[in-house]
Amino acid sequence: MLKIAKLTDYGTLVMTTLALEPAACLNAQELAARSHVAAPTVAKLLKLLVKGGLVVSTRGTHGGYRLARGAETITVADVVSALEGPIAITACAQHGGGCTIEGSCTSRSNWRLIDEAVRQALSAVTLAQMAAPRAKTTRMPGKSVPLHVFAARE
Amino acid sequence: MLKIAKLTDYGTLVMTTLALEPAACLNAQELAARSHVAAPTVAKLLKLLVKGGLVVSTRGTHGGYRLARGAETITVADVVSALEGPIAITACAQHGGGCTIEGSCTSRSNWRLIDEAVRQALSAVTLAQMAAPRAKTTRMPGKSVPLHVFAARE
DNA sequence: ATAATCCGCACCAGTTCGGTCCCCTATCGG
DNA sequence: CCGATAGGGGACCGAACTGGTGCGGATTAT
Ligand code: FES
Ligand code: FES
Repeated sequence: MLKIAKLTDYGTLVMTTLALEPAACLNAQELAARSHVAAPTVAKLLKLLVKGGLVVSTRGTHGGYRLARGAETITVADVVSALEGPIAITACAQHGGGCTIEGSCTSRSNWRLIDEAVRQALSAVTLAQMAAPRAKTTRMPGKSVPLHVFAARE
Repeated sequence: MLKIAKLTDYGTLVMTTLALEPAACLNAQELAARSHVAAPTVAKLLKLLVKGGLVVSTRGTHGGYRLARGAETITVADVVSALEGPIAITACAQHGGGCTIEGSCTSRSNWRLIDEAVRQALSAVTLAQMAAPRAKTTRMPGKSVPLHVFAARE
């Protein structure tokens, strides 16, 4: 289903929760309560996010988590990468993926372009935008071609 | 990993193989040979593609498969939809997805926008473009913002 | 010292994915 | 009319991954 893991969805939720309180040091339980995600899951997510360098942790009593950078400089692509590894929509875009027919695959290079487009789509949205309560749910009428890499075709 | 199933990758490969011979009626074994995909897998894929209305089948001796429409009118989004169901990058973007915190989720509407962007990215590439042997591997220098839905922010 | 809190890893159940197999139906050639 | 060819619809299985839980250890404020 072209799915992003549900964990990642929760992850962004936690991140936006964190983004609403940039200064405070929130512990895992507090974050779980605010984001309405199960506490153990939040803990697991935060560990991964720390490892990914998106949040910084403070240990000990009154410890907790803060965003490593400003919410405007963190994109959902960052969050996804931290939680699910490098963004690669095709399993065998990277070499060594275990695909037995790499040599004869004619469309691998084209897939990589789509890959790039998706990556850009995810990179275009920052945490600050995700945290904004009301999104523009009405789609813009003007058509535009997101896949500019193919714009030069004829 | 934001992954597309490997089956889908194979599917596009088969479709492009089919697109190279628009008139002929190729059977499953022939397609397997040309695309270098395991024969049973190809058969399974073709069944799904037929059900999705992307290819038409001819039964009986000398039967086989043809594209249902011109290669220029079939997008990879069509292929993905046929093989993996509706494109939804977030598991709980659709209601009833089993997410326990739908009510309090603040970012669901924003995810849907990203969803839309990804869908457009996939819709922008046709089979004909995938079949083209040489893709423009050099990224275009000009920057552009694929996620136009967020363009109106301030 | 004690309590609070994060850290790392191991572990489990459920689901999904890739792949294979079998039998039925439809069509063509003789 | 009959048999060979080829697709159609499933069931089926092993492997891998996912979401989720648990526990012992390290770190810090009081
Ligand atoms: S490289 Fe694996 S299918 Fe194209
Ligand atoms: S709706 Fe499930 S996490 Fe947002």
